[in-house]
Amino acid sequence: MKQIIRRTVANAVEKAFEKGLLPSDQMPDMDVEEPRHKAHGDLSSNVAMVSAALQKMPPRKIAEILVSHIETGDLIRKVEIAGPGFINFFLSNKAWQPVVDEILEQDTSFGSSDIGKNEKVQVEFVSSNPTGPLHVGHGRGAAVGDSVGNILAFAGFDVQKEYYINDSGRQIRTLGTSVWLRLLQKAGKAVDFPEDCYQGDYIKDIAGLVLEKEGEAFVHKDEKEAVEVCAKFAAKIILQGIREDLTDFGVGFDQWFSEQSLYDSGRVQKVIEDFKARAMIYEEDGALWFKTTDFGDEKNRVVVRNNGLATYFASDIAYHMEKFERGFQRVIDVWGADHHGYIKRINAVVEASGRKSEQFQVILVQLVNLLRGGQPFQMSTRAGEFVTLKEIVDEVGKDAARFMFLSRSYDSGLDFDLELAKQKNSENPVYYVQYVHARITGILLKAKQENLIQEIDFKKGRHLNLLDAEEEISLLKILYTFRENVEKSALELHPHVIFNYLMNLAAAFHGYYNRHKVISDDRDQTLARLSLVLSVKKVIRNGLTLLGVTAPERM
RNA sequence: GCGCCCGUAGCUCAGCUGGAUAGAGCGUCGGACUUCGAAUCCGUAGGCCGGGGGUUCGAAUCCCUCCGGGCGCGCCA
Repeated sequence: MKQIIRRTVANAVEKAFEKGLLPSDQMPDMDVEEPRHKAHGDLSSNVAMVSAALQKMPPRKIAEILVSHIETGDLIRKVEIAGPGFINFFLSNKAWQPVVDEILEQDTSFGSSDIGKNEKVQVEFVSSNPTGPLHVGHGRGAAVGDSVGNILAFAGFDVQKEYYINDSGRQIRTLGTSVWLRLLQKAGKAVDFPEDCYQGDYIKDIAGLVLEKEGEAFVHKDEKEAVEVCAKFAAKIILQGIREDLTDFGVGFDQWFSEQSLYDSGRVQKVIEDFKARAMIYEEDGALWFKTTDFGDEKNRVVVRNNGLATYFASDIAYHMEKFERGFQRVIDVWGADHHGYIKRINAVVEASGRKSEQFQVILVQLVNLLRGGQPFQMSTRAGEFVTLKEIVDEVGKDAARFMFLSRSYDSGLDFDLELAKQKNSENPVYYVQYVHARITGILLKAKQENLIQEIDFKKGRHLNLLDAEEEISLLKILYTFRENVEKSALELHPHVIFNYLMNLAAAFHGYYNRHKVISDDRDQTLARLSLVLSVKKVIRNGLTLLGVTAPERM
């Protein structure tokens, strides 16, 4: 509909120019928007205002000329000039009713578009170290990354979701040491367990498994070798657990990428050599430094320490180069907010390798505050007592957890109340939206029992013109905006746009439901309304799917 | 001290590529089920959009500055 208005306006500009009423036939970027107030019509254009400078005329004057060249008719009922020069369009019901057919025909693909033009985009998220289970913060990152990927794909981007496994470096050795020491303790040896080792009980469990597998003799093994065995074993088990937790959370990846593989293939070494040759990497105080300051960083960063060990930055350089070489036109990393200091560093790498900085984007996800019944939940990472993602999913369910994580912009901190997430009423947004889906299913079931359902012929005889109640028109309008909301969500990389949309649609439906009976003695009206609610059901499902939340038939 | 995010109704937050009279949920208070699912709805009240300056026909939105809160600022990850 907005397209039709745009075309109408463009035609008016052209005609007025031909008649010599306007000095220019140019049309700057204009908005066609739904006004806040009903008195301002169904759709409104600011074309007169944005053209004022170009046409060298006051906005209202331009508006008058344009309006005199716009014909009212079947769709456009009335055109008015208001305020500083808005052109307000009042549309007939006929303008909105066809969306029902569109939805029923396109079904699961309604709302999708091709604005992504098949651009290859990679979304990398979670990428937690395999040294412990995922916790709440990872959950928010997982929900955000997964949904952003879904939304981009729906908007026509060629998306790949990737998990980067930090399976190399010091923390893996620490993991090995932690398991080894616990193992010795289990075998009855009195050894100290240092504070900088991983404290969680899961380490003890893994130590038990190693002991079981390797046998008692393992205790006498050379420490260095033993630690290595423990590290490998533990990382494998933990990673497996991470995969399971993510699967239970509805998150899947197209690729799991190992950091260690970058070393094994010599990739890291090669990248360092290349940048050295280009003087982007230089030696100082026995260490190797990347000149990130050339690209706006505050200081240069160490790539290889003076003890010969590479920093994480080294493999991150290789990794991000590798991503682009795999053909991605855009690379999106989802990080916790505490990593924001890292952005400039990676950006420097991207620019140094000849890519545009816009090709690399970071989604910074702010922290999660866990509450129970309004009271802050104390967590001590030091003691290894953190609330895991698994615990959350087990307690409140996957759908409630995901919906809660996506309910707010990731730019803001999030209060996650476990009690609230378990409540089954409108305080808990997930039920509010899912209830729409279940409720409509109930209606359709009843219609089926009354043998009405097979009469919903989606091509003819449904009398969509009977959808003329105020609540029906506003429902139709909201259904119409689904696609543009998906597009906005994709362009801004903000899943909560979809969340807001669904809440909106749900509210409109519940209001409608409480005021109008779908099934009545009026057969024609019943059929029209059945196809309307069926459309709502499909759009709710499509939206929830983007967020990774199921749309239940019954609750 | 520097950097990133945030500051909008009592609470939690939308709205931010500038548009007309400021939005929702919860909480207050008052109503609606012999009816397709009350996990719902309807009504009511609540605001110097943190303060100040600037840009403009027009600012919650953009710029500057100050205040307040969160998170970072290692040859750690």
